[in-house]
Amino acid sequence: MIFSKACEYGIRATLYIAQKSVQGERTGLKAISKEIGSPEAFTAKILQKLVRSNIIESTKGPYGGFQMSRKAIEEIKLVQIVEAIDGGDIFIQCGLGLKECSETHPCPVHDKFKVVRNALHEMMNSTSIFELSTKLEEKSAYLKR
Amino acid sequence: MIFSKACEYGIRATLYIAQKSVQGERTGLKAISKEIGSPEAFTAKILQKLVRSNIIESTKGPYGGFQMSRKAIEEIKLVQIVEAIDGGDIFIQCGLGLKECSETHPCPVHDKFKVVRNALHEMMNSTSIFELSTKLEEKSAYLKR
DNA sequence: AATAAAACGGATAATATTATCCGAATTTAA
DNA sequence: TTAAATTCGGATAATATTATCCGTTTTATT
Repeated sequence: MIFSKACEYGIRATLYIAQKSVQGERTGLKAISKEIGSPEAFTAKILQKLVRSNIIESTKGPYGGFQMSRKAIEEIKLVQIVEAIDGGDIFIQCGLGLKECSETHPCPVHDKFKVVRNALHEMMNSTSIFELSTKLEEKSAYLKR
Repeated sequence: MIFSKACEYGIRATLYIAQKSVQGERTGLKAISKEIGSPEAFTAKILQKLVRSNIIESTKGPYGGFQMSRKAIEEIKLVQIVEAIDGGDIFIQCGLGLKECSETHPCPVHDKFKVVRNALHEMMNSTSIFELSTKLEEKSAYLKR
């Protein structure tokens, strides 16, 4: 897998929370993990990390749950979720795992791999949560199965 | 990491073996793991897998070791090493981990992710071992550090 | 003030990946 | 034919990732 399971769940959870927030609703752990098909307790850990990274917001107590501000929904990009959970290494790391792979000391796939890695970074850095949650709202995309 | 550590070692080992084979030499586990900077015993397991996948050949006994045929060096592509070690899932799988992500039931990043995933597949499917081992021979690329 | 619903945080467990160890089988050479 | 060098294969260990459990804290409602 390109991203860790934690990261996959994190992105799916964020998109669901965003969709609900756009609808003016707050949503809780139970609903989230049910809707995205993820284990509840594990998802809770990931949501905590997203809160600490200021990607989502949480409210404790009855009628509490998770939400996103309109600003966050519009401005936060996919890349930020990946960086918050998996770290940004994926977008920099050598394809063959070399520590010091660079222009001056490249691995054999450096040039070709860089193109793909940059394409991934560019794609994720230009895709907002809003853009993706809109697809959910239109039911032209899904978060489960 | 995009690929597992096993896969990274596997690609690096294959390229080193190819380089040596082009030079008309056979090389052994010790030299390989030293030259690519990988743990010996773990590398042995990976080499065995590559032998069973007909990517490299092995010879037992003194003066034994691993080698590649000229044909294999020219015809085998990077993608085959990845498939032998990590399986081909990376090139098919949904970016958000959905089991049934497809054109008719897409995840929100399906279209955009597919482009990048296909670029990776295309790149690896069109890059031969020969092309990469040549860079090693020219010392314009490295397998360690 | 008491109760209940929710997120939070720490500890632990289960599983997958990475790594090591060691004896067996094979082959070459003395 | 014995010894040594090598790959092979099975068992085990170490580490990272994924997952669960349970008590604590916060907050809204009664």
